[in-house]
Amino acid sequence: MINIGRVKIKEVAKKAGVGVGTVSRVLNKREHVSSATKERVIEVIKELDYQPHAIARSLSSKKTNTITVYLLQDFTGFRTNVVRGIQSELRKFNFDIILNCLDNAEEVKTLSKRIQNFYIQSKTDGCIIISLLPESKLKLDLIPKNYPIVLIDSQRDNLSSVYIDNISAAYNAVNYLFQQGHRSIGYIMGVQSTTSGYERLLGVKKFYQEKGITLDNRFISIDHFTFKAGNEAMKRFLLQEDTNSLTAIFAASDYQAAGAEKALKETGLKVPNDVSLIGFDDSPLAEYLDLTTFSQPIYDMGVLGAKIMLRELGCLEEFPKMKFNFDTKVESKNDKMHITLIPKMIFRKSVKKLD
Amino acid sequence: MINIGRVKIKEVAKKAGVGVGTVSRVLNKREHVSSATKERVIEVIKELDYQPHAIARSLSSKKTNTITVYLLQDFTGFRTNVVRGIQSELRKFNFDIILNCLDNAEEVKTLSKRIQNFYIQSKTDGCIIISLLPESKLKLDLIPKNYPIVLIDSQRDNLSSVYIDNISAAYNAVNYLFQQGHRSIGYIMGVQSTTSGYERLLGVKKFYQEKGITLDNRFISIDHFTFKAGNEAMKRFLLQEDTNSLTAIFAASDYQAAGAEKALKETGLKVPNDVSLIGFDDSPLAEYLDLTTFSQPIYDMGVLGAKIMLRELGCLEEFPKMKFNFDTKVESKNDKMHITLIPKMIFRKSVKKLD
DNA sequence: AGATAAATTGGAATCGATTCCAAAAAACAA
DNA sequence: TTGTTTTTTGGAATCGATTCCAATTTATCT
Repeated sequence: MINIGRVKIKEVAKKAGVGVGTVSRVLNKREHVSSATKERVIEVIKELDYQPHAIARSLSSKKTNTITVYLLQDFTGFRTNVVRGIQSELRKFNFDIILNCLDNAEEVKTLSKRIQNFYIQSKTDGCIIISLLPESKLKLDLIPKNYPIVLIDSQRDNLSSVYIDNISAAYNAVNYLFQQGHRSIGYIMGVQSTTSGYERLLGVKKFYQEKGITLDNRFISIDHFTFKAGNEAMKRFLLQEDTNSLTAIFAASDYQAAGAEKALKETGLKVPNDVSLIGFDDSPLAEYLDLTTFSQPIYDMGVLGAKIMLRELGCLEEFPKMKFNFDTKVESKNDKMHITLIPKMIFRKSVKKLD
Repeated sequence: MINIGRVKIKEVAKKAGVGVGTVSRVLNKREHVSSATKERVIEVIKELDYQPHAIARSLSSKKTNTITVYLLQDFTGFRTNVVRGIQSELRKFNFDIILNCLDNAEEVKTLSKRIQNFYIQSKTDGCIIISLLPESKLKLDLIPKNYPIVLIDSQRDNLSSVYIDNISAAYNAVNYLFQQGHRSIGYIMGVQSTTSGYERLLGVKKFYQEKGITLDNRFISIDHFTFKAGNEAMKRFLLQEDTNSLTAIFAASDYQAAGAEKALKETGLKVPNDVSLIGFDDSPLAEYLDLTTFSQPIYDMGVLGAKIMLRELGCLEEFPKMKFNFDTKVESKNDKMHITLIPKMIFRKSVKKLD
């Protein structure tokens, strides 16, 4: 075994002619070191390329400088970019990320226990949970209050969170279609067990309630966010008697929208001339289809989540003021932060204005 | 601060009426513990829900049970699924993953130094690098040989790797188009600085060389793997004089293929009736377009990479025999393993047989 | 039974940092 | 100068496991 690096603090102390305590104080930027000594120590550290042993450091300081990121639901582009955002922010403070993908429902059920175990084993200083389903309950009594938890893409009263306002977004989508003259609209929504699926439908309903119109249930489909689901939903819509009155479709994902578009095309109907279409997510598919859709500040959600975490860990004094391209709402309650972002509509060529 | 868990080994020893050494031996399944004592200790461990302090454990055992995963290039669905595969395998052996996304070229340049630092700081026991570009050099002299490195989706002689045989795949694509009667084929390839970009073009060239035919350079485009690049390339092809002889296109990504399809559609040409089309990746777009393409065993690449890592760490005695849906080639040289997987062609409806 | 070998056990030393305490040095006051 | 306060410093104790060594117990052999 080659011995590369792995200098110890004792050797630094010896070479600099000081005690280990002094080297440690320099390393951790503690006061009570004369500037002459400090300089000398820094010199030796550089000379020997000394880097403190992270494990030993954690053991005595009781800080791991590591955060667990739990990635629930599927691990697609969306959530992936959240992780990159978290990473870029935490890196500035020398924090590492332990990634934990929980792929299936069985694994997700163990989440509370997993968090507790990581706490007990002192593996990380806190955790960020991405896309916790609304029905998943966290047993917070298992986890001490000084182990911070931040939610991204989901919401709970007693935890800090960064959240997408799906309700407003869906509301805006319907509202826009109405403004463009559409009155008979089909809704291809996502499974209600997902936060976004549940809430996007809620936004649609809210609009109808406010307008005092009743929703036509035959033109609502609730299914997965996939291409196939969108395709089948549209085919079902097209079988209805008065289907030709239908002038627009709002889908809860771009994939669903693409599936619908294909079903329309096969019946000889064109977007937007015959039927208008709105998707959700601003995925590459949307660009390909020239689809009007909603973009979410995915990367920034990660950055924000990380900032909240750093604040709860005491690494950030004040929460920094930030500017966004997105409408933002910041609330503070019981020392917990709740940031809500409203997705931005991306206008392309899939919606036609009716006279 | 609530004191949840955090029982120490001393307390377990006391309650079981044994020494700490004995508890440790039970925990680590060491020999020389009578079965009666072992049972009693296990009893107490369960009773107190004792879990060893991971940091303390690492300090004395010099093992972190943690692996760094470096994720280079863009962090899309492809690489993301590799991570899931790694995770699922490492979890079986109680290993955690520290994720390190290196987003830009500047960060990638620091890779060797980063690995070395992680080694010096004893943060992880080894690392897996996903999608290292061919031109990126690793300074292996910075890193001791007992710190294992495994490459996924790239290849170096002196390191273990799991690799996609892009050359064969591209070769097979062209071969298939020839078999279907196509003689004038356009190639929309990826940037040569990427492994896959470079090698897919190599596979194409290999086929022509073997057949003794010269490639028509006017119908080769080398650009990014994006929708836009594919679209522009196709438009360029369509401007050529004898463009109507062109009966097929092979694109190095589904996105490029989609871009090409759109350009064709706008000129009134249809896939596959007027022009045949093959993509690469088997992304959701390919399903939407009914595109013949290549699927890669992404998740399994992660699993394999993790298995190699475990073997190099001494956690696996023999490399397990595995069965795949994919053609596989396994080589061993200087104690390093090289696994090569050949992407599988997914036949859909974008290629027409010519008479 | 007595001698010897083997299995089991307790506990001190160790890993490499941080942190606290007391001692030494420096700064300041009278 | 001497006494007091403040700053700087070295090094022991600590974090919570593993591991090694010596002591003890148990098993095996004449």
